Amino acid sequence: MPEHKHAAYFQLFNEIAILEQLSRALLEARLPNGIIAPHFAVLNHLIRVQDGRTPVELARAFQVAKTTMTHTLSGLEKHGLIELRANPDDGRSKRAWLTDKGRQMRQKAIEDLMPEFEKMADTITLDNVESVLPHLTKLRMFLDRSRDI
Amino acid sequence: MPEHKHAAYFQLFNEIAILEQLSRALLEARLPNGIIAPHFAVLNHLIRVQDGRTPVELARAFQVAKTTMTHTLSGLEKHGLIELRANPDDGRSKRAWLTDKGRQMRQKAIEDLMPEFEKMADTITLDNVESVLPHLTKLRMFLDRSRDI
DNA sequence: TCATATTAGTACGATGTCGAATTAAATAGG
DNA sequence: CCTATTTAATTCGACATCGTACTAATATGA
Repeated sequence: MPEHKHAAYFQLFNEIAILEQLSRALLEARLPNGIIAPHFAVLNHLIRVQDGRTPVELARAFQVAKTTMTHTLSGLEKHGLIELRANPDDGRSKRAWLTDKGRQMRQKAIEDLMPEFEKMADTITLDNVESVLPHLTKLRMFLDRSRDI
Repeated sequence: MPEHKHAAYFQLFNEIAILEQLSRALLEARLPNGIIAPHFAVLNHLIRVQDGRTPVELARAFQVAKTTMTHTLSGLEKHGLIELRANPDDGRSKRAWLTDKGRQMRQKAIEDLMPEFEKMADTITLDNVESVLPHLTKLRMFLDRSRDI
């Protein structure tokens, strides 16, 4: 692969890094005080995949250190958005359960974000998103796999 | 926009957040000890755009707080990868200049990453990257603009 | 020209993330 | 079984990022 072809891959990761920062800022401006993007991401995951996940499962899903997930979950618990209960299947482990307050907070945040998505749709249509997503997902899965090895 | 259509935008930002983490880890594993992704990103920017940028320009380019850029630049300077000199056009300001060591370190890091891009090309081809990039760039520019307002 | 507002950079304190080390529970192998 | 290894979660220390407050220099505009 010649030099100039690497440039495209480079640029891709550069855009991803900046997009991550911008979208995090956009999101956090619409979340209650003290709630940050990782909190919201965990709430979403617990809705999408089902709650009752363990901290290690969540850390893997988001590719963060498990110490980081401990910290994130304790923040969610302190705000009453989740409950951590012992895992009956494994005495070392815990499971995270959404509270009503957690579900409501997430729902409200999503509603507050809808106008942003509407505005965005002029720049990147739903068709665009749907054409881009599979490539990013494949790349994410590839990087995920190659990390484990 | 109905509920299920938001899901695609949601998923897009979710993938971006995870990709950012994975690619940062991939990169930092190939950088010298003490050099982190933001250092590398600044070196790249100084090559691509031209060195002689001011800290504020760099902070805007990466959408980070200017205090963060101060910290990043002082790290780069401490490692001898850039030099900060007074800006003759503005007594409040400085300009960042690449050193030979900085250019060499960046070049080596890029060469060390090439095999990774080669492997990646099976998952996401150059054509894929080139089809995805314009959408991400437009989205980044949109978010960038709407932040300023 | 001079007072006011804005801008560039930094110091500081708070907090998020990470890696290494630790403890307790589960698993594997003899 | 029983010991050695692995795994889940946490504590701790290091450091990156951020917002606020500050200083110095520049720009504005009456």
